[in-house]
Amino acid sequence: MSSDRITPRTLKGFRDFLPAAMMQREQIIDTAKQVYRSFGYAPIDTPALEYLEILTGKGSDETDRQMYRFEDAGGRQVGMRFDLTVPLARYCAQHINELGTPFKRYHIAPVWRGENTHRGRYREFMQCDFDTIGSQSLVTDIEVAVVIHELLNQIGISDFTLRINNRQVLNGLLEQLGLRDQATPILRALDKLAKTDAETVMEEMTRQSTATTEQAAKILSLVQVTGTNGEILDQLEKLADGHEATLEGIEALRHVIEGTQAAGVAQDALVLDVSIARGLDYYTGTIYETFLNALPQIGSVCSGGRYDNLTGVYTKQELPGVGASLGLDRLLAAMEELGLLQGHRTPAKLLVTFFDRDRLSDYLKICTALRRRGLAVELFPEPKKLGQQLKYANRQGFEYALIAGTQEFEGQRCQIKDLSTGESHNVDLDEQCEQLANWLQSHSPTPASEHAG
RNA sequence: GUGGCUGUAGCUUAAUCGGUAGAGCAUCAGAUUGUGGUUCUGAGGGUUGGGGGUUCGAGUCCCCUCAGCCACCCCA
Repeated sequence: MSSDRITPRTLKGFRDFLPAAMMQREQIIDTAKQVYRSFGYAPIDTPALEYLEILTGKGSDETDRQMYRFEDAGGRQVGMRFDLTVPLARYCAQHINELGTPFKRYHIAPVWRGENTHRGRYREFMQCDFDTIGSQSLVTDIEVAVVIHELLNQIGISDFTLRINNRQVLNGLLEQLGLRDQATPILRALDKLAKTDAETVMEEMTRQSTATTEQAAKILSLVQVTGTNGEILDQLEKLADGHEATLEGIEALRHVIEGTQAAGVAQDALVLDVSIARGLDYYTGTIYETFLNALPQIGSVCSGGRYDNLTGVYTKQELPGVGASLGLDRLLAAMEELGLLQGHRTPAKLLVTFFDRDRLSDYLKICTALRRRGLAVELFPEPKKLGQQLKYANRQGFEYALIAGTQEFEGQRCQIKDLSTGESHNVDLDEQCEQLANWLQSHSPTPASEHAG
């Protein structure tokens, strides 16, 4: 009999979340929502499953290969979304007449990619996208950088670098060298510059594309321009040699950098990096990548860019846009490694102990009154020994425990024990628990205890 | 998907040339029944990720498989 039992397990790259982990996830999601909303982005959602033809051929061959696909019970060829941008494109092509432009939306949802797993890389993971559709104004490019900056700050991360670049600059420089049609292999090689040395990159460039050694060297010299953002722009301008598209890209970068500074982003938090080339093929303007300074090797935790024509494959109407995506799971993996996570297991602030077995109705009444005043409270379900109840309260991460027995009820008060300090406070118990609620609300949450989930 | 490394109770881990698994933490229960996170005692929990093979005998050797990590690739 027992040998017939099924081993409980999850698929490679798919995970369960315990309450302590889920609390962290929800906290970041809530923060993202609040930041996106503060800029006027509105929520949307789309189905997890789409017709296969909607999804294929929109990213790269690689994303097609990684997509989960199957035939549904009705014989339809379907695929699971591998990002939120392609569904957004379909969504806009379908609804833009009802929406109008500029259309600002955020979308927080899981996506699926059947690729090999890694630290911070899963087959089911959550993306927190925000985009502005239908505007070519650089104001929207500026806003994306400001949102990313604000988002990470609100999450509680200050030690990060937001790197930006512009595809027009890269493409323009390649065009000057007559290598425009070699952009993909060259940019792919270039992208490895952060991981390896210039020689290796040059070698790959000449091997994977038609570029000569001289051309490869030129590209690297262009990309390795150093200095402050302003100095880099000035130097690039000279190197552009009057090439129109390149100069346009440089001007765009200048605007974005100046704009973000005007918006209050510290100068050193935004770095112009001509070597970042990544991002999906559909990016055409500004591109963004965000690295945690303490853990750059985990990759970008928030990336995005501008695209000229989101909906081209679905409709004649051209819709430009710009946006970025926070990689929630990668960020959490990084935060866990960096010890930035706290270990609360309960969303409730107060545990009402079931102390006197004859006073259940009083405890229930107190809980209801407090909840009606907006406090999250939990009643311990059994009249166990107080020590055990307090142990539970401590383990779950409650901030306070309410203790009330005959002595307290006779004096029309209760005992509130601060679980982080061990101190007890006597608080009056009126009919509607008004004083108690006020007491709890006026005592700011104690800093999270050290024990991490 | 390709190549490499790893896999012992919930977690961290011990086991000498192959001789049938030990511990710490955690959990649960107690220590003359109103106070936890720092004591003491006890208990549960492992067919050593799973399957097969070699052997008198395998956690230890071989093969397959699953999962994790690293590199490539790609990306959040």
